[in-house]
Amino acid sequence: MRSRSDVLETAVLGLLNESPLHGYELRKRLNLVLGSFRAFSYGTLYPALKALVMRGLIATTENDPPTPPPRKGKTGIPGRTAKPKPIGRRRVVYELTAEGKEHLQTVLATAGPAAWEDDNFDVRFALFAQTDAETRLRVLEGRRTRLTERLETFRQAATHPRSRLDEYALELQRFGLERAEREVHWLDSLISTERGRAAAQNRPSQQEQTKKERG
Amino acid sequence: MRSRSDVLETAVLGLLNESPLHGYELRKRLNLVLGSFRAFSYGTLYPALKALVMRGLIATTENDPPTPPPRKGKTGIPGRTAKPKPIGRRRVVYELTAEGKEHLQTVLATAGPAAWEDDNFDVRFALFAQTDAETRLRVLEGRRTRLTERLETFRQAATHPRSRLDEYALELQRFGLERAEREVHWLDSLISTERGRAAAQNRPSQQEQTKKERG
DNA sequence: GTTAGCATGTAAGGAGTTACATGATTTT
DNA sequence: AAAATCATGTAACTCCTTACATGCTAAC
Repeated sequence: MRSRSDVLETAVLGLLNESPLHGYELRKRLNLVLGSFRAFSYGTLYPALKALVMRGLIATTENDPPTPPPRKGKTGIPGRTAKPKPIGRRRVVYELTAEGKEHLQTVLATAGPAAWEDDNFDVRFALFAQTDAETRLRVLEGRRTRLTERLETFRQAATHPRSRLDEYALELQRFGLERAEREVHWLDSLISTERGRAAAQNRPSQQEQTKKERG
Repeated sequence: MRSRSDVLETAVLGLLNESPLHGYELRKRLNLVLGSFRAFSYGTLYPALKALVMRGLIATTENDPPTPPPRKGKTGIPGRTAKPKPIGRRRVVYELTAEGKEHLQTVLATAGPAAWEDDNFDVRFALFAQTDAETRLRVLEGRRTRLTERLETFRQAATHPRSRLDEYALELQRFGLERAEREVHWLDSLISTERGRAAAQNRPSQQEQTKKERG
């Protein structure tokens, strides 16, 4: 039983499933994809990669040709250079093993609290392109339920004020509530989009099919 | 030099400055005031209180009369009860020391990155009622600058896409940007409110003052 | 009388950061 | 020649959570 917060693990496996990468590049992609929500340092990433290798989910491919990039200008004096081309410095490229792919599929197929709690939702969403439509829908709905529950709790705390909050604390609260409400709206629109897709997929009946054939 | 993330410390001092409290109650208030942004467990709070006591910033007032609450019904058979009223269980009440008050004032008077970075901003804002107007304004402005900087970086990453993001990763990014933009708007309205107040305070000229005297 | 909530604490450990250490390559 | 950026890693430390341990008090 893994600890519920495998954010980094899932993110790494997800990105490596798109294409093999070395650590440095992986980190940049990670922090781009997870965006403003989360950022990891090398001190976190490298040990995590090590652990994944030890668990057999990813493997290293040492020193691939480090892409002698299509240079402009003097592309590298041809002939007589002495050194036997020591081009490219050490780079450890990681890719998924078969086991890793399998594990990732299992993770991406689960639609439980582990998928929609605060910590994990962002990563799971970022990897939706690799997730099947039904799971996407269930994760979105789970997240929505979770958020509305929380909104309910907070609204009750606001109407039943067991201890008065001052002006600024209240404003902070109000802003937090509004933010959560916006996320619910966002989820609503995503959910309806997904439902539309699911419907279109389940009903590629006469018309659709003939259209496709003609197109 | 304290580590930059004294969120809990600041929050505790701020709440205790409003009124002395015992740990259990303190935690509830903490998680109410910091709202959806942050929540602390007892395993965090109690050791932190211990540390603050050791640093001389707060002091314990053992076993104050534990508020025999105004009961309905049989309020407690009067006369002949044997036990010498062992009412009220152990409760450790904390309050600020003079040193603690001083320290809090110093903290609340600083308007640097430590006040407006993600981690700290919420707490500092929640304690704005105890912060002077000028500092409030500078903290809000600092936060605003910080956020717009970040927005700039992200927008550039979006227009200069060094690596294509798929549909869902893009949508996540878009949502994150929108959220940050909303926070900027929120800050704008807060800033203009604060400026209004500062102006009103700097110019409590004839009319204002006579009003006050009459009120 | 037993469940739920009040109340205080400790121990172990997870998750991540910062700072350090090292060095190659590219750009200015 | 210097500065920036690429690239990989480790060690120490911080912050916080979970799970445990304990016991009171109120309500049903």
